Amino acid sequence: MIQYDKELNESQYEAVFFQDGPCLVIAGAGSGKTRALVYRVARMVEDGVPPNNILLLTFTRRSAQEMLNRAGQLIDHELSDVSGGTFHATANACLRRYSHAIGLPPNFVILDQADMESAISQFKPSMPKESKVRLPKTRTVVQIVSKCRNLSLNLHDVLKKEFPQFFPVLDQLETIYDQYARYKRDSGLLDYDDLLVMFKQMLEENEAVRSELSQRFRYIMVDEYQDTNLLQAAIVKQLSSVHNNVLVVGDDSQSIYSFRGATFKNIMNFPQEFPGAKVIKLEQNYRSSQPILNLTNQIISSAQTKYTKCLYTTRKTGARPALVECRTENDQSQFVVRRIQELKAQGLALSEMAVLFRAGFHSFDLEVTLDSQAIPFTKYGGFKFVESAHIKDIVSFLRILENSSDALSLNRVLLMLDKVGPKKSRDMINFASEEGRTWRQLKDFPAKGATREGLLKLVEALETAANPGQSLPDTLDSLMTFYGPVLEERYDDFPKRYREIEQLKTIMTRYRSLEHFLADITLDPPSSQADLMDRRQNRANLTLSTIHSAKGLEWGAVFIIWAQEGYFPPQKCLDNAESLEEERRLMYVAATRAKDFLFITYPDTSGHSFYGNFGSGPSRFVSRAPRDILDRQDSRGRHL
DNA sequence: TCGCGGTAACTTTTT
DNA sequence: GTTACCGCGA
Repeated sequence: MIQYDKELNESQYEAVFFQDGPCLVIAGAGSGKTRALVYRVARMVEDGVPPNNILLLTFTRRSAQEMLNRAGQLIDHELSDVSGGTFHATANACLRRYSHAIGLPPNFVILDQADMESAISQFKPSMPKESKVRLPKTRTVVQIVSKCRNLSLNLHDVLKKEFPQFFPVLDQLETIYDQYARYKRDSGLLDYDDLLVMFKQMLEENEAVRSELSQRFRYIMVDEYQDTNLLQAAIVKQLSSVHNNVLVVGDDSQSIYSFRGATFKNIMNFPQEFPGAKVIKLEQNYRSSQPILNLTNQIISSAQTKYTKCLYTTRKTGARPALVECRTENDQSQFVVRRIQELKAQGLALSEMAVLFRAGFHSFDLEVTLDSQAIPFTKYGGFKFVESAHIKDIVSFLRILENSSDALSLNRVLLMLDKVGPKKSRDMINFASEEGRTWRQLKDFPAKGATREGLLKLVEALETAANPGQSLPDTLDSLMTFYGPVLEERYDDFPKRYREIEQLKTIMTRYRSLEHFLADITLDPPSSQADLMDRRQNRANLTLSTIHSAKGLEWGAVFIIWAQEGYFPPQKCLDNAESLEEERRLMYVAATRAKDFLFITYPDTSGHSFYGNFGSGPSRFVSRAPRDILDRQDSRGRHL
């Protein structure tokens, strides 16, 4: 039996035993919110709630899985029936299940950001060169389109709010927007935003589906509620419409995803949206020592948040956090490595240490230094394995097999052929999408010479790969008969890429259906290189992570590097009060990951960089902290 | 219409 | 150090 009263504090206990109706748990950093959720799931199952009536919405699938594992251990049996995962993954599952009810092809393909970019770039007209106005970069167009969807606004309003410089090309953007929407519809494609938009629409417009799902998910819990957007809040509302049993957990001080439409207003408005909601605050911090809390309280004190929390701890003593001035970037890397070695010598495991940074590329120099000292690390965030060209190529083949109308993937594949560019590819796709045809009929496409030869080889490889009754790795092997030569011709470093494709093959062995594999690779891609290999191996590693990917985690010792004006906060956020606030919260999230040791470092390099001038000196979020809260050192350990 | 070689511009963060 | 875009020759 679980001894709830001994293992939880009073507020946690209250949340765990909250029964029916809406409830908002405001949980400060390190206050054991995960613990509360885990115990609540366990408690409900013990009380006889069928596990498949529980829905646990989290930020990553990994955190859902971890929570369910822990809950399962508490009650000593597996909780595989609890539905848990991200909003996007849940939307995906439900949309496929009810696709017939809303006229959606059941084998739709999900586009990631890069796919969205290549789709949209097809519709970007080339502007006359003497034209003064220029279209935004493809990447920016994608951002704008995505903002429209996530905020439920039209182009005009989004431009007005965030991109006024592009007003002159509003008309062109409208055209791109419409063409993109039609393209997706015709090709059976859904991007990340469509998953949420269509899920919401389905719930709002289809009474039968709504009540069926709402009855199935009788108890809904949402983690990290401060990082949900309006669509997600509407989905929660619809899903709970029958029973109103919804418990959300969040911390408005840790809201760091507004760039993708998240708003802490969701957490602020929860009591209005769900009248009668109970509000519980978790304020005791179990993670950090008092000296670290002193600094984090200082960082967040000047922020404008509404749910004031007062974090306290019983761990009164500990090392004072340090702000370390380094001469150069490499000096910074050397400092971090020295300290890591010292801490390790004192008995702190590498797995209990992390280096955090604002953007993926900030750790490049450090990675080299760590390699030279043979310190094993695992990096999270930044560039992903599945974003590399050769993996995207492979995925494109597979998507065609799954959904033959996927014009985006077909295009990518056709461009591999010799003498085939955008124009010919378009002709071929048009040919193949005529009534009664698919890519199989490309055999009859009027082409000659090398083009025809290549086309035949491609169709043949696809046909072999499409043979039913093969395992997924077999399918991949068939495709490699065509793609292998392409790879070798295109890339000098093809042996390395071959090896990565082999890794992909290993991942594929875990899947029985192509549909699941494709959904997972886009909705839950491996978050680190080491994620692909043996997980036990990197359990002992040092962690390198973007702050965004470090959400919810904790370590004994934390280093925050590049805490320099211009980098953190980044130059381009400086003129916008709202995004500056978000940067501050980001620093807060980073600093509150630390249990015992916290080092904040910055190189004292000034001004010179390829792109624009930077201010220099330490980040404004920490530079004003008094010395008794934040120690000042140089990279040699001398106090300043 | 494709493919090559030059040059300009550019880098948050993630589902 | 890299990628995206332009103009040219084939």
